[in-house]
Amino acid sequence: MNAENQKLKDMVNDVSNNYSALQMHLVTLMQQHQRHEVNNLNTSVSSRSDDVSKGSVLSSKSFDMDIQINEVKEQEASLIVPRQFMDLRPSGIAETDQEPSHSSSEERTPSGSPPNNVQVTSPKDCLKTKNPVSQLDQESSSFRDGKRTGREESPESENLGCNKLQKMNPSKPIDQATEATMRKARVSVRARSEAPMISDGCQWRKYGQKMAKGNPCPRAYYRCTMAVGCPVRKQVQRCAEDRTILITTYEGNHNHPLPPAAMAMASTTASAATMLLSGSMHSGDGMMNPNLFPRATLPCSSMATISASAPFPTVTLDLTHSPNALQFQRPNTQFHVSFPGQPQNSTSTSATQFPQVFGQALYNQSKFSGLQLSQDIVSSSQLQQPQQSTLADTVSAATAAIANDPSFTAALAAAITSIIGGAHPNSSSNTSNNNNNNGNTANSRQ
DNA sequence: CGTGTTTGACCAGCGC
DNA sequence: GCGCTGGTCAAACACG
Repeated sequence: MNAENQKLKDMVNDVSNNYSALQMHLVTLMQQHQRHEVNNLNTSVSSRSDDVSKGSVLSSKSFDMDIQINEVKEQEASLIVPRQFMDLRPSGIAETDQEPSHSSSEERTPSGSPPNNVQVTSPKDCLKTKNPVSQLDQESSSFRDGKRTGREESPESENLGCNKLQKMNPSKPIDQATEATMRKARVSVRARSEAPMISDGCQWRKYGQKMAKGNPCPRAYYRCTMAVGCPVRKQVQRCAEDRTILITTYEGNHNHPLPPAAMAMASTTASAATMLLSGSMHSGDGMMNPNLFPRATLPCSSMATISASAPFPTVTLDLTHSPNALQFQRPNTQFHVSFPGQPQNSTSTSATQFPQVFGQALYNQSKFSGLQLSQDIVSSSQLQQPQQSTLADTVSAATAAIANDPSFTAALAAAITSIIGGAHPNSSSNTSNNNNNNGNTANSRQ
């Protein structure tokens, strides 16, 4: 990967160098063209000046020519500058407008000698510090921040300019604080299921069980065991009022790669926690971001609530009051989906329904968020061929489609969570507790 | 024997 | 300070 990274950097450097050379050539050509035009104007003016006897007229003509030349230069500059903003190479060409030759020689300098990091403070200087990959790295790493992957995992990076400055900045404590807060944020799912625990693709180890106050059912504590030191934990407890309702509360973000089935939950907790925290910083009461969860007005209004009044800010997705119109029929395919919590399927969602329900829930969730991409995403979820392996593709497609729409991201997260609440009992990665009741049913369905 | 569960003990936070 | 509660630990135990 390092070698490939270096190759890519070299390629980008070559491209940027070629671009600089081309731009220099273009500037030279335009200047030559300019001089040519000025010469023509000079000759015409001089020829016309012969007809004018007064020298003051000649001087005024020359003044007009100077204005024309300046205008041409300005037009030239206006032609060049916008192109520079489209340049992938973040080198400070904007500064090269006045001294193109100087800057191009600078840009051709290989990235062997890193600049003084202390002096790299402004974004402009950051761009000036060359190395086209640095900004791309910056952008990609910040994009990856959502998943918290590999932001600091590139010590081999030679982008000592901006990236290193970022690392030198006191942003790490902020990240740690954010992570600590994210650790506090929780995503709670209420779903009807007779299984002892819903399956979410991860491996869990039970580390405790307590009798909670006011609930005759014990609360079980689970810890993610897919990687050593994974901070993700979850609590499973049955509702005191209705013991068919299973309440699963997730907390934290995984620090390891996840199987496709678990990606959904991971993205859910991360997105929901991010969404929650982004709103909870400014609101201490119950509902936040009413545009995102218009609880009382939309078809899936019973799905999600957000609470910051609890000791930990919590996103609660209540799937036990699913609306009646959850049968999703496409025009050409007689498609029927049982949704978790639906009366005729009040126990659990079968494994083969998993991706279907994902599409269903995503459709509903996006619809209830007033978003338009839902049909495309649902169409991409291979509703007609329910295979669990399509979930990752669906998530990828949906994630890519909604990358620029945070509200839709939240809707996707909630949709995924609603799937997880479906408690499909076929997963072998569950704890051994899940092998008792519905194992036969799960196998036959498989 | 390794892995996971059970369960009582322990600790910290909070309210009175 | 005391008691309650939620969360975690770890030794004992069960199981394949």
